[in-house]
Amino acid sequence: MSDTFYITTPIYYVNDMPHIGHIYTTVMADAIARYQRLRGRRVYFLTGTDEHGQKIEKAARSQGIEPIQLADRVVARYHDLWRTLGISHDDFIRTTQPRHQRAVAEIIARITAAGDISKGSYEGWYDARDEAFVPDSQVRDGVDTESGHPVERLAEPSYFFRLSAFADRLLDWYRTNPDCIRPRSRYNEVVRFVEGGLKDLSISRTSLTWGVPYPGDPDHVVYVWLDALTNYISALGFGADDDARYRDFWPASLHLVGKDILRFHCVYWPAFLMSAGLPLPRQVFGHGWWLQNDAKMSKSVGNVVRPDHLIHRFGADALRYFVAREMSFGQDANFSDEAFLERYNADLANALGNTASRTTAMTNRYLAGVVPAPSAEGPVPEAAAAAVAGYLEHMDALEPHRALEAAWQLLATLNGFLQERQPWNLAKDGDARRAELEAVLYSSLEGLRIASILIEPFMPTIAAELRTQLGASEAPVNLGEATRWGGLPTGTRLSDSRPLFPRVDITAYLEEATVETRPEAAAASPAEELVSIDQFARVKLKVGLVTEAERVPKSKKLVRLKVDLGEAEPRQLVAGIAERYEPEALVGRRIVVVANLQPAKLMGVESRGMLLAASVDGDPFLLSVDGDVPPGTGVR
RNA sequence: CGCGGGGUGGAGCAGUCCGGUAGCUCGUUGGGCUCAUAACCCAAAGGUCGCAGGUUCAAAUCCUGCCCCCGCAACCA
Repeated sequence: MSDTFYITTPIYYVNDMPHIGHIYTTVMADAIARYQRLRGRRVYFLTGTDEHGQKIEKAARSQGIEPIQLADRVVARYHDLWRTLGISHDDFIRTTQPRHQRAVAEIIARITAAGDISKGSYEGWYDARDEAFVPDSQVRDGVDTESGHPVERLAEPSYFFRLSAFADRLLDWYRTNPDCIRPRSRYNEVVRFVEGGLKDLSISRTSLTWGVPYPGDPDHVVYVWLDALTNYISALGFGADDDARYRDFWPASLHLVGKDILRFHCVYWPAFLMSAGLPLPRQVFGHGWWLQNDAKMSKSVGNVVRPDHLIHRFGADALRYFVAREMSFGQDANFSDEAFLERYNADLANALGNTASRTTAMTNRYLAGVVPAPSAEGPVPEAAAAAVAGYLEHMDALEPHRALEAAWQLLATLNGFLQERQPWNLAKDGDARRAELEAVLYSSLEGLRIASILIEPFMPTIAAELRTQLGASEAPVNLGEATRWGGLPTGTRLSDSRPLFPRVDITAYLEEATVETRPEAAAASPAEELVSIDQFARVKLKVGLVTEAERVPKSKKLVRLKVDLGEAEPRQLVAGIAERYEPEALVGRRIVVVANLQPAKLMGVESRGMLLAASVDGDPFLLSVDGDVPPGTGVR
């Protein structure tokens, strides 16, 4: 096994403030990096930011600053957050750094030399006002759904990477390295995708300027994926005069990514590397997503708690533990404050904190706070060895949630052991059972010390705090040695202990959080843009009588309506209400319609107006009219 | 046949790749303990592992078909 371990997170786009997804990837990468260091590997842990592209350029312009200034601001936020969370990265790459630009130029030179780049033209939807291409998925009826600007079909010159030529080589790579993509379900997904054939990939743009200049062609900048993915080698000094680190650490041991960008890491990136004649990463792991807690519940209860609140209130280690333990690595999971608080109380306050507390309290009271002579009493030494073995197995298999479960088994054994041997009764018997008392407490203290080593990668601060309380303040260097039984130094005095994780009253906390959350929500509304009465008058609202209604074939929620608006012909509208309303029940109803809305086509059916409905979490509730007013009556 | 994820005691989830006593946390009930953060320990109740077939000595796990739920996309004008 290699003695080096190179682990990366994706580089995060500076258009976005950090959120739970970024936190999750980075915390897990950190835990794995810390674990590998404790296993004696030379680790290089990289994270960073992706700073190029149209969105950044545009956002900066709208704020009246340079793109790099915008990037600097967001990068500062990331640095703060990673410091708060105790992230131990060795490097932070920014795609605007010269070392990155150099590496991009070098990899393009190699791919060009290999004959895998050709010049062609890229065709897509172009927004003339923003001077940018808009993704196909974002265009509807000739309009960019995000900006509302009209778009047109346009072609621009572009360099293309011959991705189509790499399908077979990629499939070979997958087949001969079945662990190169994990978990298994994601591996299958990627293989199926590649088996479906690959298209050549546009790797440059002339329509934007905020990017890495394309080598030898000043009209072009390098387009997103080739730019972004190359960060993994540019950070190591690829293409630099001194590339010692690159030679040491490449290929990466693990690219940790969210499942949404798995394809780019498992298809584009290895293809680029193959073309450039560079080694391929050993493994790409696509983890799942944190889903929001059930929207209805959180809104009505007002108990949405953001990660920064949790960090502030419960500490970074508690959040680190929660995300690592709660999510089966690779699966999706729900992020809710209830789940967090339950785990906090059960695992951290009770199982870990309270066990430490009772053990140190007894040592302080019965043994004057001095660590007794070593012994190996009861089931604890065996349980510790089993916990370590299970922990190692699961950590190596990238199952951190199960590794933590194994560690917690040790805590359960400790509690059972204390219950069984009852040191508080041994102490009552004085000298007669002094030796047994000491043996029981030594085993308990030592069991806790070993637990502190196992939690170290996940909760470095608390692990150190716990060891300090046990009188074993030395930081572990090697996990194998540190978890050997008998490492607790005899004769040391325990330091004063305080609860590692004070128990939380969940009900009270949620109420308190509600109070904190609500004023923010209230304060947000006055900031909403006000419209003048004239602006409002431009929207023509009319009463309409539904004369016909039928389901749009094959649609899930579209209904096609004919509505009498007092005009010569009934209007045809399409409305997304079929999930709550049967079309037949709509005929004869009086509804309110926006009469002067631009026509649009939905699933090929033209809609000339919009009916009004209250929207409760996306469910429509039609507005109706109180009385039989004639169709076409104006509404204001 | 759009892409993907999921259906396991009341709730939330492991376990499924590599078949072999169905496990964890929370909750419930009863008992115990009193060192500890109303914590800790023991016991109990509670499961047709979505449905139907198949393979097998043996299926939550493998194969086939189907049903349902959730994301994304399309269809909220």
